[in-house]
Amino acid sequence: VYTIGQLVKKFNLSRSTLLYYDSIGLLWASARTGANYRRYSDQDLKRLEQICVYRRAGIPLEDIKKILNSTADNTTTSILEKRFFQLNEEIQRLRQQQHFIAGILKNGQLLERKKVISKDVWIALLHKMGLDNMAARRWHMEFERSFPEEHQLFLESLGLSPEEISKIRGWSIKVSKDRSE
Amino acid sequence: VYTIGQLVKKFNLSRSTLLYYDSIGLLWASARTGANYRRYSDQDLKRLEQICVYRRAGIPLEDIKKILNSTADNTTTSILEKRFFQLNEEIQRLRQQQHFIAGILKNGQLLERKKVISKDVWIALLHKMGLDNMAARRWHMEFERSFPEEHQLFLESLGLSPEEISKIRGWSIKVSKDRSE
DNA sequence: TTGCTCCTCACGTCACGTGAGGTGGC
DNA sequence: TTGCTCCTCACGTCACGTGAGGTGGC
Repeated sequence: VYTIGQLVKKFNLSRSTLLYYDSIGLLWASARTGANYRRYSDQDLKRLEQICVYRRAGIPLEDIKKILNSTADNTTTSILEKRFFQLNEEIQRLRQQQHFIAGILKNGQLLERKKVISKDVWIALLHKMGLDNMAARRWHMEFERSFPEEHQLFLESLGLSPEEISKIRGWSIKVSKDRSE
Repeated sequence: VYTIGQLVKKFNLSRSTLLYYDSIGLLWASARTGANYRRYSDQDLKRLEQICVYRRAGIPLEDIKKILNSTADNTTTSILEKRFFQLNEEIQRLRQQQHFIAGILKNGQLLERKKVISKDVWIALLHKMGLDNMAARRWHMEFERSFPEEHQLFLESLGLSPEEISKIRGWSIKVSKDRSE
């Protein structure tokens, strides 16, 4: 049996998340102490585990409730399929947005004039966004995969030398090949 | 000069969207009639056009406001870059969710037992979600691209014949090749 | 007694959607 | 007069985050 604080640490959630789950009837402590403190049982913990699993798939809490409260297996299946399907639409939409932005950047602003943004500014920008090197690498990979030409122009606009550029594009392609195989 | 209703039709937005843009100071009618009706000028219309452009890229309204109110060009550029970057992270996240769901469906439920869901049920599900044939085709393409093996198993689970399956997988691959070239 | 954890409201977020209740224009 | 369009609040959405103000436990 656990306090709310212990559960929060175990699952790396915030306190208010658990309070919220309680308020919507998704997960509540099965008992309270004399001072009205929540006491979560092992069963409660298992339910929370389940909840986290489905959250990782981006299932809405209302649907998770349905899954956990139903015994029928095909409730789960159809909800997961629904989500899988939605994800495709979502990804499609985001890709279109990306494409659209690449279009604007290409024929209007960034890539026509040289050195609009310097390498230092760019790196600072990445750090301001809380990105580590791995994330930056992923970003280049993705840029290379989606818009190789723009990637080239972008790197030029940072004022990099041809050698540096081909180095970066080199591993961008290589790594993304590794991943798709 | 236009009424709010005319603008709504022209841009295929909802009335409440324009009211909301007014309330946050993003777009307001430059004049009112005697009866306090909004009168949008040609300038207002142009501003709305701009807004719609950036909305198509998924830029938050607060950032659009910054873009439209600033003269500096690199405000726009850096906001667009920021968004481009975010989109990558987002897409990454959604792909992981998809992968995760595919994992659950694969080794737990749908794909182990045969015919959990019938073809008719599946088609009905698609329609309930308001999908036309094009969207369904895109879905199969994406499924094929991301998880070809699961796609095969899924089609088997619908009870389709081997001929039908290879036909569907056939155009799934072909169309997605067309698009990536 | 001092921190620390816990409690319950209540309000904010983002981009609108959905009424309620009322008035002007053809 | 009848619809139609317009107006201004105000509350709901989704999954929490962030205090405010107060009490129990070691």
